[in-house]
Amino acid sequence: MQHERALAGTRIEDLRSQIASHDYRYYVLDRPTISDAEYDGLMRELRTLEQRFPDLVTPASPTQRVGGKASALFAPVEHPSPMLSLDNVFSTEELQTWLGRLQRAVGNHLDFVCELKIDGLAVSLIYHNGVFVRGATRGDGRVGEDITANLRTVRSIPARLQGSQHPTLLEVRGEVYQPISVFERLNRELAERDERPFANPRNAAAGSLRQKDPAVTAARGLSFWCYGTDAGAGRTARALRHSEDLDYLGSLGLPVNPNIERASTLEQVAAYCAKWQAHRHDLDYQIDGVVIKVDHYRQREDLGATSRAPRWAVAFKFPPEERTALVRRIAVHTGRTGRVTPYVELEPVHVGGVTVTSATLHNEDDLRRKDVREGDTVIVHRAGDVIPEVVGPVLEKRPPGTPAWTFPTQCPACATPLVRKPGEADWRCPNRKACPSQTVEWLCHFGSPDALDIEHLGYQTVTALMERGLLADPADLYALDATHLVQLPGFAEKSAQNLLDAIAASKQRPFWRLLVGLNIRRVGAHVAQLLAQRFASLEALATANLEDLQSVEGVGPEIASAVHEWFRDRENSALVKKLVQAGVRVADEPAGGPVGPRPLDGKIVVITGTLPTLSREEATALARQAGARVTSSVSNKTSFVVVGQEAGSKLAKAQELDIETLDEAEFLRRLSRVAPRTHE
DNA sequence: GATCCTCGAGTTCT
DNA sequence: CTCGAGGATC
Repeated sequence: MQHERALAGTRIEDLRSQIASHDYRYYVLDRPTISDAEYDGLMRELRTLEQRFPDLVTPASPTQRVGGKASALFAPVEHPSPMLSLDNVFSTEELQTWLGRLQRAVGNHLDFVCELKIDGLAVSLIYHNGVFVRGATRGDGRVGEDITANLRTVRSIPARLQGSQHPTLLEVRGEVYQPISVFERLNRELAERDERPFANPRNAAAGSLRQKDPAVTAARGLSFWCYGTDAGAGRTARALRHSEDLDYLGSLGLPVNPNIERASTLEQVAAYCAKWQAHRHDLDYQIDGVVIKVDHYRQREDLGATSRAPRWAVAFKFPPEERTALVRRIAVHTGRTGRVTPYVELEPVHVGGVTVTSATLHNEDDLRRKDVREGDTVIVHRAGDVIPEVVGPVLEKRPPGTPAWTFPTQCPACATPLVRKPGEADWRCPNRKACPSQTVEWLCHFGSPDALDIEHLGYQTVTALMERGLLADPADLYALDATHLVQLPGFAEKSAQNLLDAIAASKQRPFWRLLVGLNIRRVGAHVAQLLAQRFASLEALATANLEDLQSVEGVGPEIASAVHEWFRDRENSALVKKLVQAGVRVADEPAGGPVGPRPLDGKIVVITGTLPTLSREEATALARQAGARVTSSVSNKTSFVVVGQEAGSKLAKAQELDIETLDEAEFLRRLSRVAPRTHE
């Protein structure tokens, strides 16, 4: 026990000094070197140790204070009652534990108010007879800084309260933040002037509030949500419940967030948390969690507070979207076109709800720019909340003597020396015919939904077939039979038949899909459709000369010569023959039948986010049928953008360019609207 | 020759 | 989603 206590003492000292240095980086330098979650982790460990050994707690421990420290620039202001911080929970289980403890402590039924935890800066506003007279930062919770002049420039903070009856003194608490749309616009402007952009809206808001010149603050487009009259026992005299006070504050013209909800069961609280975790990006401000508060003031008083946090409220923190991870290894992979892509293998890390183990680095230049090395600790996030991306290394954590990573000179799959043409960004494996990696990837691509869409033909099956010598090019697929397939691990009659059916079905796909499957450089879905429209058959395309090819709009010299060369190759010609013999469709049926109404003729449409009933593909097909061109990026030429749930940068772009946006219902209405009606 | 739009290709995890 | 690069356009 004595030994354990000594160990704990050392660790506690260590944690305190780490936390102090991170505080400095975060609050003073505005340049944190660890993620918020890791910081929380350090604090938790410290708190746990201090709970086990209470005699090691000192007043100077970071667990004993509430927030950052006041700076000398602005006059100190003592808060009427301390602005406490909140205890955190990080999962539904912890939330349940917290609720259970409260339930037992109170003994009665509990009502809650659930609010969004805005990622901004907590401030206190004083209204004297309805007039805004003073505003302060939270500071260390007891004493903050007087930033009245700067807060006066925030438009959503009323200078005067509405109505005629006001208490002599009203303290309003809330969060100042910078809307994401404003943040993005300002950062673009900074970038244009080659100035250092803000790391995130929170830092931008913090920096803006600490300006000496209020005119600068005014230009930063800050906004405000109010979340209560007081975080302590204080309250307006007239209300029994927090929710009443929120309504009251709203009636005074103060901005109360519209997404606040009341709840009375764990299920309701958990559902609120889950809902906003999923929809956090639908908002124009950053939130990092949900705050759950006991509604009745009477019950709050019974529960009381510790020195740093009230017992009647808790913050449910979302899993962070940015974490650090250790780079185990940097390696490269050869894709179906021979492009060699570097990627990092990471110690598994949870980011935004999933475990990430690897991330791409795109190419040599990207890797150099970021200067990621094996053994580095890197910051990882999920771009657009989906694709893991390495932001960059944490240089402080790089072990001394770590060498820079050098790009391999040989293909990892076939050992052929790699080449990088001057002026190009990619290293390539030139072993087009015999590189096993290129072949596997090609065969997978052939069966992918972008090409011939062969269900049940995945990476594993392809590899297994290749190992057994049953598959060397796509045409071999059409020679497979059940006796071959049942040799494969995990293949019984049923699954063999499924795959055979899928392969058979792929013979009848539109001609352009076959073109995509052939793996001709620079020929994807779009170009393949252009070519198929013009040349209608594989035969016609194969015999076309460079001029014929270039005469197609959208096909220039590069694409033309890529196609031309592909068909001049002897092995490729042999493959074409094999495919024809196998009975794969190599020409489109002549266009027949009446053309339907084309209400979207000439429109350029972008579809983004998840639509309520249509899949992206269905919506695309419908728009095309109606005569529209469907593209993937928003520009000045875009006619309108169809917006679903979780729409990201494209929606922002549309708003910026002032391009019309529609929801699915409106989109469908326009589809059915027959342009000029000719007869009944 | 520069600029804007698009497209192709590779990508992660469940 | 991100990057690089081809094609159209002025």
